[in-house]
Amino acid sequence: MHETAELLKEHHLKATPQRIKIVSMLEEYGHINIEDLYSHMLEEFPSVSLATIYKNINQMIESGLIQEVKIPKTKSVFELIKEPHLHMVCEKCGKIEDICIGTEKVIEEAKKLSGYDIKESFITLRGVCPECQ
Amino acid sequence: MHETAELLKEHHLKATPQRIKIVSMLEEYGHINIEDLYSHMLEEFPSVSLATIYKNINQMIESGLIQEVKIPKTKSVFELIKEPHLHMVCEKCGKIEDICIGTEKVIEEAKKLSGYDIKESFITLRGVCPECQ
DNA sequence: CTGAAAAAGAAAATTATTTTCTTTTAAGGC
DNA sequence: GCCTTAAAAGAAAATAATTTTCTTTTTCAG
Repeated sequence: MHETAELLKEHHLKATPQRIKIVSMLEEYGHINIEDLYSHMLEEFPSVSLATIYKNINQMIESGLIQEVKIPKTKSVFELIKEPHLHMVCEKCGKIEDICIGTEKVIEEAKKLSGYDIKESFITLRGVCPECQ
Repeated sequence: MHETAELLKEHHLKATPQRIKIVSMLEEYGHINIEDLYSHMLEEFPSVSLATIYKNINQMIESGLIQEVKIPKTKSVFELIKEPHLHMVCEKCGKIEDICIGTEKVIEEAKKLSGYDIKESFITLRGVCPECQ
């Protein structure tokens, strides 16, 4: 069995071909928006419905398999949930990449200044990637 | 003349009562979503159109007066543009606050690891505010 | 105070997302 | 492997969000 199918099962989602394709695309591309997801799905499943995409995306969010990433001035994309990371967005080519770096300093300082008990951080950095420089 | 009106003029926007109210609300609340903006506007301008709200918000974004802030699992809000800052969101009461802290460390490290030439950063921290703890 | 350009408001159009309903399918038990 | 059944897919309609179009009203420079 696909390991992708197992991933779905672990999240109590039936391993339908459409869901396997969605998860495979997330694995392949890392980040993808609804529109691109739909157009790629159409290649393999010519009669797939946009409602199926939305329903599956929402179920995958509810089950903790994926999450929405909101990026300024851009359509939201979705990604598989993994260890905490931040997002690098290239303003030239539009590429989105994940990087893992320590954010304790910022979080600690924010905590000190604001008094908040901080649970999560969402960091997006926009600039120009090495290939576009 | 209102200083709010002058702020609009500086951004080449005519100082209509509706725009003055929008900017005043942004000054008062700091962050506000379209829905709340509209319902407060209705109190003062019973015949205001939602299209007017959207058109003004978009013009204010284009002119560099305000910007959209996208927050995970929440409707977007808008804020007046000011010095760079990050956003604190209370997961209990929903409050959004700005804080200014240094982010050079994170940005420097991200630059080193990714090779990106970083131009902007967008940071949102979610947690529990002092009042809700 | 007047005219031109822009904005407001109303309504329609478009786009995005969700819901409903019927048919099809995945997968556990035999 | 074959049933059964709950869940998913697909189609279409419904709802929500946003934008556009068009006419009337208003701002504001001269």
